[in-house]
Amino acid sequence: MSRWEPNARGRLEQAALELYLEQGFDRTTVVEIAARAGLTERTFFRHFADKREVLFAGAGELRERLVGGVIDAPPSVPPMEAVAGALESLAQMFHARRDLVLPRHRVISANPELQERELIKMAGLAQALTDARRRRGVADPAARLSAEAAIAVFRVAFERWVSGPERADLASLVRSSLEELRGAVAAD
Amino acid sequence: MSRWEPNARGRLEQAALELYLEQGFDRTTVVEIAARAGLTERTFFRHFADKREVLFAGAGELRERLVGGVIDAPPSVPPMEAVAGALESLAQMFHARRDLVLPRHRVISANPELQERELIKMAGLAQALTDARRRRGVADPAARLSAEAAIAVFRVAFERWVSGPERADLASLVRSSLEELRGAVAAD
DNA sequence: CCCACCAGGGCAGTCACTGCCATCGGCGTA
DNA sequence: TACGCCGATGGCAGTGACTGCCCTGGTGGG
Repeated sequence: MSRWEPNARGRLEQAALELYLEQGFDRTTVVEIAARAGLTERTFFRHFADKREVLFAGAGELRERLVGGVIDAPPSVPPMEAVAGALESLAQMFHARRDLVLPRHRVISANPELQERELIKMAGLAQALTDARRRRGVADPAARLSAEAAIAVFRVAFERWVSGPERADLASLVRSSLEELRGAVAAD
Repeated sequence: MSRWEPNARGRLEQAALELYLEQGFDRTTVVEIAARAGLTERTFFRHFADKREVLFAGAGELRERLVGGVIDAPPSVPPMEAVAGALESLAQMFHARRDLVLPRHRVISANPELQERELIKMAGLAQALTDARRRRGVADPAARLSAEAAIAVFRVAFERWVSGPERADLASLVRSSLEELRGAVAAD
């Protein structure tokens, strides 16, 4: 039998989400989170850089999935189609974890500091997507711009998904948002 | 003669920018900033919500200019063209204040916390632009998406401007970035 | 001349975050 | 079996951002 309970990191993530939901982000102290996880404040900061980061542990996996979706697409698929496919792959991931994703989104949308962190994570996704598109042979300003546009599409679709009726499908919201963007951006 | 030197707020802004440039953002304390401005820490926090906000005092004016550019455009101008015009108006503003804009950008790009703040300010611009576009009769998901796209265009153009050769013109970089986006986003 | 009104100062307190050192089971190695 | 290193956690003191509360002293209107 080991000296400590396993999965300290996971316990911290769960405790934090619970407390942020119960009391709000800024009425929750790191000491409280650590205590609920059976740990100390010092240990919290060994696992997470700060009090916000504990809500963004899945960001790395998200990025891998997004980049993988673009890189692994067969070469016959046109670039923008590859991006659309990768976004839909993300959509499936979100749908599968809606029990985590939805409360987490409630917490974030209640707090500007958390929104800031969310935005920089999104920017990181856009950067990764830009690199992936470059490796698929897209030239530079276009790679960056379409990556940013893709992330915006996903964000808008996500918000429509969250605030809309229960039976909406995120993947098809992504599709239709992309079409909306194409229409809106075209020279009027 | 008044009890205090005038323009405390402006002095704080200048002192902060100088110190952030000299020592870096996180090696600078609020006490130092206030001291250089001939004030105290307590007064700093009466003018600015936090240590980052002091770099973003111009955000309100930026938003007004952007929104104004869209609202005031004659009705004959197609919506996306009005947005392009508003972005170019911002570009002129940036060019006129390049002596402030460029060092400020150096400070921000050296620090992730400041980048977070910058991103949420950009998101605020996108929100304001969305509202403005709605008032110009653009339907909802399209208004939001084209506003986000427009902000992305401006951001990319700005980075090209900053990192490119001295004689580049921001307004034309905005124009060409918008064209790039149109091409990249179109169904391939 | 008086007073309400600002803009700013002083001060103590909370909390996020860090550096440094201590602890002690597990596990490889002699 | 004994030794000793490693790795996850704890303890603790310190810094600095930010806040609430009260105080001060010119200024301008009545």
